[in-house]
Amino acid sequence: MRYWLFKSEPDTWSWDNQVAKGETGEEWDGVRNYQARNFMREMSVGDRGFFYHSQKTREIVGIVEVCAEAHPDSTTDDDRWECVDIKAVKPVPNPVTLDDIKATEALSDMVLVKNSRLSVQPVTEDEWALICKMGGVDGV
DNA sequence: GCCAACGTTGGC
DNA sequence: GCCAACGTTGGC
Repeated sequence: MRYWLFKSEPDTWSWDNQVAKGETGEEWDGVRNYQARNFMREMSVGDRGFFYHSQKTREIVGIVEVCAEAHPDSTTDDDRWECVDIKAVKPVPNPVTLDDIKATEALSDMVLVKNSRLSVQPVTEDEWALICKMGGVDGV
């Protein structure tokens, strides 16, 4: 099992939107970046990820699970772009903010800090465990 | 709302 | 194949 981070502007697609989709989940479409696409190709069903709100609030608000492996992005005819489906698993009771992450030495190498523009990112097992602890959520 | 950082595009 | 120009993203 691997861990990831999915970034979204809440004005476009928020955690609440994701929760509303329930067990069915939703395509993580609209990604037009090769690095992000390549990470999605590496994902397996059952992999977990953080759901991060960019821009205004800048915090990890929930945990999601990959429920379909990479497939063509239905929002474009361009066959270069693929996406996975993800479903909401549970909210993070104490959302972990970007400031919190930056203030934590053990998280200073996170992609979120180093390359804030990448919309789909890998998260290490250690980072996953620590952020879950900070957020007051059982990540298992 | 501004601006820096980054990725992509297209001309050469 | 290089590099300048451009568009987009996201933190501040």
